[in-house]
Amino acid sequence: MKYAVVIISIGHKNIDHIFHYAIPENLAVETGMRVIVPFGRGNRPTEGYVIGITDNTDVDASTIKNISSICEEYSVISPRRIELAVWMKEKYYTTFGSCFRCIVPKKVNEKNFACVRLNSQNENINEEIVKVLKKDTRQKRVLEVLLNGDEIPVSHIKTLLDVDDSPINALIKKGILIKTYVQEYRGNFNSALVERSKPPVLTEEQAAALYKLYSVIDSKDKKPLLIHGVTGSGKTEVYIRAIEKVLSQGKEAIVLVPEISLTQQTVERFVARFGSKVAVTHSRLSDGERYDQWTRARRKEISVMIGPRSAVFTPFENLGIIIIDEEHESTYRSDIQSPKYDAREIAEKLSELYGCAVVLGSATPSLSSYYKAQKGEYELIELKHRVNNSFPLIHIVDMRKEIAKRNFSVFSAELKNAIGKNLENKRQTILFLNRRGYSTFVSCRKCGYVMTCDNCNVSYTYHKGINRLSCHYCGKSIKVPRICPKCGSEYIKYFGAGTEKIEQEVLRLFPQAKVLRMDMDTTRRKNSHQTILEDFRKGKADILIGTQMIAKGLDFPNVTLVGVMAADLSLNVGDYRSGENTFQLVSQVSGRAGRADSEGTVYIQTYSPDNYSIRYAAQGDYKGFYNEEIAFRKNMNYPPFTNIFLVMMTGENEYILRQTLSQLAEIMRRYNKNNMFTRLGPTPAVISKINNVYRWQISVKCENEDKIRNYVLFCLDKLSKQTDLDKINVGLYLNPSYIF
DNA sequence: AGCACGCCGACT
DNA sequence: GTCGGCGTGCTC
Repeated sequence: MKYAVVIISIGHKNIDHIFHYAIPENLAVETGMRVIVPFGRGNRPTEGYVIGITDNTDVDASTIKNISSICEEYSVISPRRIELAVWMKEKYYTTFGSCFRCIVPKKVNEKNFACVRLNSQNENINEEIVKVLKKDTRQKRVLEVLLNGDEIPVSHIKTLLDVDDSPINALIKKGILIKTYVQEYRGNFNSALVERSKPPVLTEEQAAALYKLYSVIDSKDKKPLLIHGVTGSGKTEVYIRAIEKVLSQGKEAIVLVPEISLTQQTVERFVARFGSKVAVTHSRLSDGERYDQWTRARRKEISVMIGPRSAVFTPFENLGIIIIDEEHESTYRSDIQSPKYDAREIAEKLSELYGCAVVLGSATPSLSSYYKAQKGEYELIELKHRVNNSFPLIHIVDMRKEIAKRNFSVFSAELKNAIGKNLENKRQTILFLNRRGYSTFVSCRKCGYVMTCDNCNVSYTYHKGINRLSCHYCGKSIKVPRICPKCGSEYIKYFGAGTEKIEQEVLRLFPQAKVLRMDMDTTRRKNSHQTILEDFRKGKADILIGTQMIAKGLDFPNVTLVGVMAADLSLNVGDYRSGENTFQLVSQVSGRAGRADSEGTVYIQTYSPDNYSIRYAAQGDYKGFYNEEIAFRKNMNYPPFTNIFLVMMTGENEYILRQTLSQLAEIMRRYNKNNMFTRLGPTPAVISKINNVYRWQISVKCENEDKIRNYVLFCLDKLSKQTDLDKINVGLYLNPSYIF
């Protein structure tokens, strides 16, 4: 008898282990296939993955059931990718099920999700409904949501009302609701019409880089290669040549980019050279579209895949190279969905499994990557010269002096003059401020009370456009109070500037200027990103004002002036990475000036002009920054010299939450032999409440990643045995890239 | 996660 | 007694 070793595709830790199923004679089951098996007492048809086939098993033969059917005629996951899933499960402390679902796209045809709606066939439905509504039960709450006749997914109802399925099933049994299955349709994928281009002549520096890159591709024991290339040094052309070589060997290539909508030009350059061999995926793709692209790769119909971090799982089995452009970008980490993987780490694992080359490229490499290059764990290539243009002229403006000169405006005199001149010269300007809204907090001048959202422990931001105070965390907005809610005084003042305020100030100072604003508030609708950027590129506006989303990779030939309105903002967030983030942000924004033949000028307004991140960014001196930052990290024992493991617990009952964390802290103290681990907390998170959910955390530091993971997981296991963790959500983050 | 089983309070 | 809500425990 042959048995299939099956992982059930439900991401839940209670059933996150192997199950044995018998293979019926008429089914050609192979390792790596997706199958439907009868699962649980009700023999509910459930999706699973065959990770192996065996002749014998310890499981009692009478309990073993037969595999019902196979989902596809072929294996959806190769043995090497099963190995990847196993590795991911350990590394990202998650379930097999979620790893498989990450590596293999959903089977679209069979993606039917359960919905419920009122059963219109039932003639006695009204009487039944009245009966249920009489009593204050969970069934009543469920029914209330469906009374208007909508068809709603069962999963939505469950999360919305925080109920399990028993009230829903009870209503179905009574004939009030009926269960329906809704199918998701796959969309069409687009074949981009991009004009083909010819390879340009390489500069000496590019040629040298390529020579080294070729040798990496050809070597057996590969190290990842970091290309540190200043903006405009021609990294993309080096990537393209490397891909050409890989393709000529009959192998395939994956190119990761931070966000397709913002790197349209880079993507087009690849398409221009590789034509129909390229597929492009992005985060807005539907499951159907994604499945189609994945299938094309599996069938070897394409050999280059360009996409965001999820594209690292493209099923090329002759993988030759993975290129990660702008490798410092935080979008390569998935911090919200499980598994919380890092595409760079997945790429390195794939290199181990497939022998492919890994290339990381950036003008401002992440500290950890450059540190690895310094230690010799990565190869390093430096591209120091711009292919076409010169480095922009960068001025640091000390805003403290402006205040001393009694200039309280958001613009320094220098920046204001420069904008005026640029307008006269019919050149374009970008103004960057990493904060949306009009005023960032509103407070009473008499008693000092700050208007704060009662669902979240954050201050309200004033939005002048809608004339309301809005909370950037839960989205709630309220009318602007005329008097202070605490002391009743009428002296309410608005502090701090956001993009909306900058826009208004620009229009006040330069009434003739045409202005576009790009932030979360102006890009709510689909395609509004592209529309704003296109309009600006076409010269429909003189000035573009925006948040972080305008900082990345954009290329506007007519922009000659960039103003960074408040470079300190990312500096004062109390995160060990704030220096790195500020350096990267200021460097990126500055890179927007003078991309074509014309000279660019950048003004960086700051209250900390002597800060090293800002100073080195202004000088375009990555190495200087690196040396100072790495010394700071070493001194403070921060990553990359140690690992910080964050345990974030959230829950509606703050008392229980704190109690649980204290217990965890006690367990951690008990098992911290030789004081190998440094623990911080429990402390409230920086945002200590969001949407009435309290947030507390413990962080643990230790040099050794495996030891810290085992220790934290061991302690959490102990905790779960002595306490009920049902009402508490536990999030685990290794070296988190944001403040939570 | 999702399902059945079985306990227990409310009500014919 | 028995109907149905809700907690518990198991899934090859």
